[in-house]
Amino acid sequence: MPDESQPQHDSVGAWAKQYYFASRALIEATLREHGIGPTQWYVLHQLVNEGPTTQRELALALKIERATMSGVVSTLVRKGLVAQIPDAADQRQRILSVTAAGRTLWAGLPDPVALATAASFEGVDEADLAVARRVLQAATARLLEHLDS
Amino acid sequence: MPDESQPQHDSVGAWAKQYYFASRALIEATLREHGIGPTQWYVLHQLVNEGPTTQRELALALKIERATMSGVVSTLVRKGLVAQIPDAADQRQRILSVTAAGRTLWAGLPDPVALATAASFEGVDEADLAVARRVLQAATARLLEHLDS
DNA sequence: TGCTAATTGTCTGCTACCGTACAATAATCG
DNA sequence: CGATTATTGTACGGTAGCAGACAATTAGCA
Repeated sequence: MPDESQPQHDSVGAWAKQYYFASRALIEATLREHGIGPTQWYVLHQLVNEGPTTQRELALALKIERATMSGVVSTLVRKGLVAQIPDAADQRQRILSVTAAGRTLWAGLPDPVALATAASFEGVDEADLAVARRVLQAATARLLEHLDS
Repeated sequence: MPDESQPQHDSVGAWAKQYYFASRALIEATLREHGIGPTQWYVLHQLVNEGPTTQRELALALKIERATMSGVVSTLVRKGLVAQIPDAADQRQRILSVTAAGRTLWAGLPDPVALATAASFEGVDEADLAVARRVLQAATARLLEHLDS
């Protein structure tokens, strides 16, 4: 989604969007030189830190659809970073784990989220951060409520 | 990009992302029943309110790449909502304008951005909104600065 | 046990975004 | 004027996301 139109350009919502795009750009730029995208990074992060899991669990943890996960996983498999093995107990499920190549890549990878957070908020007043967090949290809750009805 | 991993889950950045996704979902849901996407809506909005412009100007205004605009425009042309006419003066440029069908559709369209803003922030304390806006604006500036270097 | 859910992952089709490279066209400078 | 450079839109490949439909498989209930 592109930039806001004029009337909303100064709203918190518009700035949340601006901020999100900027942080996303930084994260993507950080990862691009390593040849992976943000979601691929999140998947590796999860697998490295939580151990092998099913695609279903991974999709739940990262809050993306099974169909999306399916695509991301096949990309990672194609790159040889992740192995996708059918579960012996339940033939429907595929268990994912990081390959040796995946671990090697991971070892040389920065944490793009930590970098972005540091660049964004280091040294900013804690009370202000708390207010911003509260406002965004409440707004998100109201939007989700609105989406249900 | 999916959800944050644990350590950052309570940060302003994480909530900005959550908020962005929720607002995007509401905007997309609002527009889906009319058969267009958010970016298509922004393009129509711009063309209706600013009159015919070149693709270049439109891409600048909406802060998206020429390549992206090219795709969005060809979708709108395919739907018969926008006309793409080569400029007589400069054969490189294509001038975009809303067709009659486009205006008819536009007349029946809600403003999804205004709806989302209202659902998000109506009745929220103005001082808090100002703080949140300031924090996000500053963070965005810091990120963009970081991206330049 | 056997038929009917429900679950899991995939496939197709769509939107949307970027980066790189390219052809066509215009502008500029020697 | 002619060669170089800049601009404009497009093509292609990659990433990421959703919705809906589907086959395979499992679970649950009559």
